[in-house]
Amino acid sequence: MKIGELSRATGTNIETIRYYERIGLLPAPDRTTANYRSYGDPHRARLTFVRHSRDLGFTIEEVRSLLDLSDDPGRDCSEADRIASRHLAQVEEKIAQLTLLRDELTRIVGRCRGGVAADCRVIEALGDHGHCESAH
Amino acid sequence: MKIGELSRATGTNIETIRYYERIGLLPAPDRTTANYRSYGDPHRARLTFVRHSRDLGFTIEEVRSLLDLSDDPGRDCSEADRIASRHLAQVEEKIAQLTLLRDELTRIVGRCRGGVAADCRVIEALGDHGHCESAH
DNA sequence: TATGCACCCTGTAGCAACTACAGGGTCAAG
DNA sequence: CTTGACCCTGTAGTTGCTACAGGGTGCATA
Repeated sequence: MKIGELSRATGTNIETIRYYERIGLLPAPDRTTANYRSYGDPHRARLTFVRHSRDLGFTIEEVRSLLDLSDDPGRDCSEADRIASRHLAQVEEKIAQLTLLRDELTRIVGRCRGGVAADCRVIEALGDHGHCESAH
Repeated sequence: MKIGELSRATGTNIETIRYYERIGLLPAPDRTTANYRSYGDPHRARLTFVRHSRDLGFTIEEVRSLLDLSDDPGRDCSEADRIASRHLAQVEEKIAQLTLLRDELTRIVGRCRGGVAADCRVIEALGDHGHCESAH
């Protein structure tokens, strides 16, 4: 299949597919006589793997490691588990941070009673860290 | 005060302070005879405002708008409230997304029983979107 | 046969928000 | 007089794409 079809099949931007090839995440496919990229099912499977991993928030480098693992069926699976567990911990950390942030923002937004900027509690709160309840 | 002192006083990287000046977020300060930047209290207050806003996740452009508002005490405060409320909504959206992600990752990580990559449930799950419980 | 249109190619530049040099100048202490 | 901490400018790198510019290909239609 041509790049446009692969793009539609995987929900990946054409430019992104070429980008993945350039950085070595996807192998360079065969070309037609017109120099068009020609993909097969293994390419589609690999790209699906990449898209899925990226959707789950893995970095490109993590995806690279996971692909290496899946290319080498004899290798120990614990590395994949380690990568995924570490990523899970990062996501949980990020949720915790954002939750603190949300609470702080809720407090700040709730204080606005309208009026002019000189009396604005939102602007005051932003200028003065002392109002905050948690460190950030 | 010199840039290093301002850096320590606000917890901002020196390069970042110069960057903020370059993009017009902070005004260019006076210079000493040695061409060193020389800051006063208003600079420190402004940078504190910027740092605090950035810590709360506002974009540079949002910070710019908020600074404009605080520079013009007669203006209507509702714009600040609007910016903060919209940002709060984005943070809540992000938390919701990450929570779905966390659940999906938890399911994937939990399936690993060790062994070799060929049998790895983590790698299998990444390659096959069909295992997922929610769209992402 | 011409021509339009959708599709493909390469290569480079842009985005956010910094961060990290390279290659130099300044200044006070020992 | 030299060492070390600090400061300066300007440019390039980071992550993960996305958006052109400027061209070629292939098929259907007038």
